[in-house]
Amino acid sequence: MNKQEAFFKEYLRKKGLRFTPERSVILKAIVSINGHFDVESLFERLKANDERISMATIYRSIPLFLNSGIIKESIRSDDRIHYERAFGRDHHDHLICIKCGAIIEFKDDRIEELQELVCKKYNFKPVEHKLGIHGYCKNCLNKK
Amino acid sequence: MNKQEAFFKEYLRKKGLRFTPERSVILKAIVSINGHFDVESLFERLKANDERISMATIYRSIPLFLNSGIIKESIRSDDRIHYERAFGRDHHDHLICIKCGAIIEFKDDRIEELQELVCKKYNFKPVEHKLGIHGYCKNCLNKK
DNA sequence: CTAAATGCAAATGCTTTGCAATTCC
DNA sequence: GGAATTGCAAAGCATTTGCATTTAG
Repeated sequence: MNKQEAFFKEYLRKKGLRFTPERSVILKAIVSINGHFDVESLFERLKANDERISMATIYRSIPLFLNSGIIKESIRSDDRIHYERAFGRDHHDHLICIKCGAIIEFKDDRIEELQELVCKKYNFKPVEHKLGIHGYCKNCLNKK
Repeated sequence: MNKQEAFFKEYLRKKGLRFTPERSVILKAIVSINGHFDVESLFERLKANDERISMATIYRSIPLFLNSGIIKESIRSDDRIHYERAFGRDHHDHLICIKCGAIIEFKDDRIEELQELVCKKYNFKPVEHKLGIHGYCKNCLNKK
């Protein structure tokens, strides 16, 4: 049993919820995804693996993965909510290409620090933040 | 005729589109809103002013206001797209209270500069960015 | 004139939910 | 056993669209 499974089981136990085969399969799929995903792509991935889990079950499992910290909301595109694995990964921000859709992850400690300062200034207690820079990626700039 | 109206008319003219009474009324409403809004609240505001403009017309006008630069997408909450006036306003980022929903606008030039540096590093050409910090505002911290 | 715009109602598409059957603990 | 979970289909809701009618330019 890997770390995230133990972690998720513990979360469920504390909440009095169950670790079902479906949740196990969904968790494995989530962990196997490196980039961003939405419910649809998760469903397709499961179907490709001959797993017959309904959309309803996936939708119902998402809050569990969110609240447990296994995943977090990512950038939104095409009007769908996208997620990304959070467990065992560092925080990062995104460069999003508005032409090809490419997503580049980055982290800048100085930006993080400055955000802390801004929060202090406003007596605001930050919980999380999202920074997305939209523009043209290297490849798309060259093609133009 | 005020600046934004002239500006919007010019945009429409260039696109071969029309400046209709409906668009005029919607534009006035948008300009009168200081904070953030969504289609629903825009509709309610118009109704309060005895303006009978259909939701469909509002929805169809949004891309025009977006593309002309009169408004821009703001933070998203409650599954609805929120907008804010962009014309004649400086760029800013947001602190969003996850308890009471309060929104505090801020701008930090150093953060902006660091973002430029990040983009340079990745040969990325930024067009716009969104930074939202979610947490607890001053008031909600005191109440806890 | 005539292409664009409007209002209405129907359609769309993502997400949620009621319910009966199943299953984990 | 009994509450939690599942799948299915139906419902919800924000947003979009087809169409007949009106209207800006």
